[in-house]
Amino acid sequence: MLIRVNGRSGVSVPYRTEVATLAGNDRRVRRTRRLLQQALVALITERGYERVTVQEVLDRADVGRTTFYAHFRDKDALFASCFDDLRADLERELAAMGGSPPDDPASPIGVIFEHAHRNQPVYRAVGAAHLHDLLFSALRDHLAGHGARLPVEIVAEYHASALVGVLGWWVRAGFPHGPEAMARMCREMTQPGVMAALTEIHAGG
Amino acid sequence: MLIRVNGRSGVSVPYRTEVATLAGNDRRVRRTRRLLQQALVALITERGYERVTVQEVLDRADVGRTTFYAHFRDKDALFASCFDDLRADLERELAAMGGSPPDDPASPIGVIFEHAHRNQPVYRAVGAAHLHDLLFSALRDHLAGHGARLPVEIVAEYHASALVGVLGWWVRAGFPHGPEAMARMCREMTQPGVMAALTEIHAGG
DNA sequence: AGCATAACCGAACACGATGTTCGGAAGAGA
DNA sequence: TCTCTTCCGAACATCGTGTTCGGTTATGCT
Repeated sequence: MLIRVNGRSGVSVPYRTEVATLAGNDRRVRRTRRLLQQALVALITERGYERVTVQEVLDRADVGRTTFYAHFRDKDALFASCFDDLRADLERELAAMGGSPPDDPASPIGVIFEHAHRNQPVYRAVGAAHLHDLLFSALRDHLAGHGARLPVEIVAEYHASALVGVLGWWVRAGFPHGPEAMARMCREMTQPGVMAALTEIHAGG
Repeated sequence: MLIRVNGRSGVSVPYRTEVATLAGNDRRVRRTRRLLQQALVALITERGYERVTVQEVLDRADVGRTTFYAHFRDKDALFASCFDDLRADLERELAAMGGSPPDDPASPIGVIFEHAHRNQPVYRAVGAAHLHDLLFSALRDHLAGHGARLPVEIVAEYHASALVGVLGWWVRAGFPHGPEAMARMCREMTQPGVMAALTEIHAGG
């Protein structure tokens, strides 16, 4: 299994990505990191994360073994670094979206699908598990303000998992619908459930 | 990333559990299998699947190395055999439940939570990923009969992932609510979403 | 109870992957 | 140009895996 860097199965560590402080302004450093990340992503989409060996990443990236371990503690750390960029991107876009109207708790969905569509290869590799935490906390914070009839954690868990699942299906199926259509359909399923979980004072919308 | 023997990340094999035909009526065979399964489940809950080594399972179960490989191809196979029993159980109970009324497509939920509650240690170990396929196909078949406004696959994926996610949360949180309460809350969230996804001809209920 | 046999055992092995160490080469920035 | 950081390959120790072997025990059957 994956491994679960920050996932749902046990060991959950904040987990800094790089091992030492190699000057990030040196062109060689940037080059090495980029090559390694690209190689890992490519190999994951071919064989799946578990089947990829460090040596294969090295060969594909044409980077020395010693160099790899100078940059990353192990394969997990490299993988996390790939995801870090993605995560930062998505968080920025979600934040930039600003507060959505309180009677539309489902509006971040569109941003998420757009982002996934724009970063297809990485999403393909990333697997669904990592997205969960991000969506979960986003949703929970989003719902926290509203008086809730059901525990907020459960509602957030329900729809975060649902979105991650559909997102994974979408990626695996090769993006059969456009991101707008996917977002619309998910909104149609999310909204009634969320509304039902909140108190009726907002339900009139 | 979790692991995923039959999960969402890539390698998905039907995957027969035992390697050779060791007579299942021999007491020694049953004993060995049981000891190995129990040891694995216990160790997974302690360290997580990835961190468990075959040698540790051997020591815990007090079973010889050679014997292990006479029974199971590798650690994954042993794990799958644990899950097989669970899966068979759940499938039997779901089937015994019979067809639920067509305007209540969410009724298997109670059975699932009861089952999880009754098999706490195994569910703790199993991780959410394996349940997904089972729930997905159950839901898809369940919905197939109804005229649907949204693609059935997407609706099934959405709510299957949601249920698996909440189930995992419930297990990780140590079963803070009873299975009936959990089932009721999930039903309240599932029903409106499913209803919204179906054509209005059944919506009146 | 006695026998044939199937299941068990430990020790040893080959293999593959991991992560580290070393001295030296080469590229970067100033 | 000069210095310092980064990169390199080769070799190494370590660990986990899955297999082979000859010998020991337990089981099912008569």
